[in-house]
Amino acid sequence: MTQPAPNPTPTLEDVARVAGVSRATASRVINGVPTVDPKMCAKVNAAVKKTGYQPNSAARSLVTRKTGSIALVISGSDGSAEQVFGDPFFGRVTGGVVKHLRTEGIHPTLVLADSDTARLEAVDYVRRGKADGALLVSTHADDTLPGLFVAAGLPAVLFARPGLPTPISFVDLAHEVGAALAAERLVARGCRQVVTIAGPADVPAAQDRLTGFRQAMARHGQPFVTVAYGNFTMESGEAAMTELLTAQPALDGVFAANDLMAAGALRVLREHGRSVPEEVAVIGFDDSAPANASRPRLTTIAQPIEDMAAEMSRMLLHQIANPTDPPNCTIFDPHLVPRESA
Amino acid sequence: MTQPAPNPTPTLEDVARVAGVSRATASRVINGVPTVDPKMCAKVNAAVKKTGYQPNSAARSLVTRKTGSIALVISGSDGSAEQVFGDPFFGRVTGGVVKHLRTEGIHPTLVLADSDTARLEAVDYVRRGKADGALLVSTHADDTLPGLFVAAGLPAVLFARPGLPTPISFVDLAHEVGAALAAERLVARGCRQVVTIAGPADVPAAQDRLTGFRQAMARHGQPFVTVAYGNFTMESGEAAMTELLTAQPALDGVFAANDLMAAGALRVLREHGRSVPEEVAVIGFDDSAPANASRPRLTTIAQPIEDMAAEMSRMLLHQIANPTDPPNCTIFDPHLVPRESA
DNA sequence: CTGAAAGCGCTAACAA
DNA sequence: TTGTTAGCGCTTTCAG
Repeated sequence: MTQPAPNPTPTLEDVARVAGVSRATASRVINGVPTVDPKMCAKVNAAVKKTGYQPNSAARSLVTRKTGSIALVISGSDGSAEQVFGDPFFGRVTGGVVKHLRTEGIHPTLVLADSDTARLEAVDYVRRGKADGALLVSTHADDTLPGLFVAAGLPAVLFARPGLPTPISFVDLAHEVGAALAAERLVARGCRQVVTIAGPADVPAAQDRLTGFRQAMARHGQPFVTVAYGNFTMESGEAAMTELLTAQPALDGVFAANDLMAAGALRVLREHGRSVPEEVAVIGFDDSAPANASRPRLTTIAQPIEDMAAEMSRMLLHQIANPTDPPNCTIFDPHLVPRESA
Repeated sequence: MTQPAPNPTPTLEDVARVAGVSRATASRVINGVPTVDPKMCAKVNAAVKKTGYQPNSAARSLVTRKTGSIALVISGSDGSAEQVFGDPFFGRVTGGVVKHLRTEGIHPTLVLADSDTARLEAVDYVRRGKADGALLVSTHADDTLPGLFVAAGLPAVLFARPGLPTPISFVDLAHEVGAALAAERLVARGCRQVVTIAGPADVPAAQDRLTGFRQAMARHGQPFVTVAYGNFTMESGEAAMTELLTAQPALDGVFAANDLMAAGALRVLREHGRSVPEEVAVIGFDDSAPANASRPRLTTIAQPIEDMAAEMSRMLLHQIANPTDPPNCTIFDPHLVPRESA
């Protein structure tokens, strides 16, 4: 009498047979349904252990219509794919998401949406049921992706307020508050000739920082702040600083919209023989790695990116569980990290 | 006569009905089976467009036993979760993987395995059929994860040779070759008092770089190279450089096992009034962001991480398609990136 | 509290 | 070439 070879990947059927119960009961035990006789429970658990059973998630998803996975979509302009993963910002967002989601036993799938077709595919990805919802991180303001998800009625949460008005949940930072923190620090140090290096005009966050900074300086009696624009790179920070030094040679305080530009400013200041922070105080934004690597180390405004990412994940999970709830948002406060430059 | 409301998410059944064909034919068209009458083809495609049909991937996976997704597993020591995503190395690996996989229409799922239970869960993740295979990136040498995957008979490919001997496919860098490149550059510049800052002794790559460097220097008549150990951080690079300056004050060439330590060395050298590259030549390894941000900018050894990541992905896809093929490996050559420091 | 049976949406023999 | 049919492995009414 030859027995059939044991199935290489046991099914619920196998577990049920080994445990001597029905498939339904086995399923109940495995899914933790409370109304099951402890004895059957034990039998099933033993059978699970013995067989090394792992529920087939495709079969499960097919009936529950849930996958237990979510997409982390990085939406950028064409060809931005390359550098995205080199950016520590995305690293921190990713880290925060991964860290929070794992407590729920779920792992994010990385979807790059750096072209219009890729954006459509990202939507289809969750439409096909490969994920229950999406976490959206945009690199540019006029991103159409949030709109696509809303239109498709798919659960999604944004990191940062949508550039285009869209009824969608999001988390964001109170950028103006951060900028005000910087302004107050500069004023408190006694700076009377303050300038700022702003980010690109089409990035909402950059705008908020500039506006917030100007307003705060105005409150402290310095309504006219010279501004130079950069694009968040160190080189652009160097260029902007050079420009500012020409426009306002007596400057004694600089607020840059991010650390990289602040680092560039530091370098130019040194080349011009201006000591930091003695002659010129410098404040950055983001509290990224360069802030700590520069000399003097940068005083900067930190955003709780990991917390924001965790909250974003939480909101998405909530929305998946309660699809009819209206969108909502959470705004986080930044804080000042005092170091040597101001 | 009331028609039933149109299904919010159309199924293959709906498409078939709209097209006036059988479900099987619809399926064939959608999966590109060649032996289908072009007329039916057209009808089905029209129906797909009209209904906005998207194949349900759970249903599909259930029968094909393939998910069309792969796991990118980051295996580290307990609690290394945090900083992993801040490390540009992982960013580049991730970028390379994502970029290659997307050409196949597949997106990697990020799985963090920073504890023994997390490692087991990572294995279960693909055992449950949530992914067809795994890309493994380890942060430490004695990682048990590769062994777990091999034992489970699951497709997996490693980035970097396994620390523990394991019959598994992997890609790696010819670290010795890179170190030799650095040695030759230093020798060619006329350095006669060369020292090196090595990485941790338990990291195979660090060992290979040290060994390769020593051997190459020996070939060029400098068999005794003073070595100080660091742990790949800038601080440890500073400490090591300080130490070396004491041990061998007349040194005129430094090879550091990574850029961060080289940047630290640069800083200490400047503090000691040694000009780089005039008095001391410095070479780093990795060609990471700090290499370009330091002043002078670092001459360094670059690894084709993205290419390696792409190849790793390719190998995994191959292994998934041909499960019985034996493991194999591909070793990539680094190249020297000449900048200002040497 | 447990089991029998239906069916999630799809692909793949097999027949026609 | 096309249609019919039988599951893939699981959850979930519905009876008992």
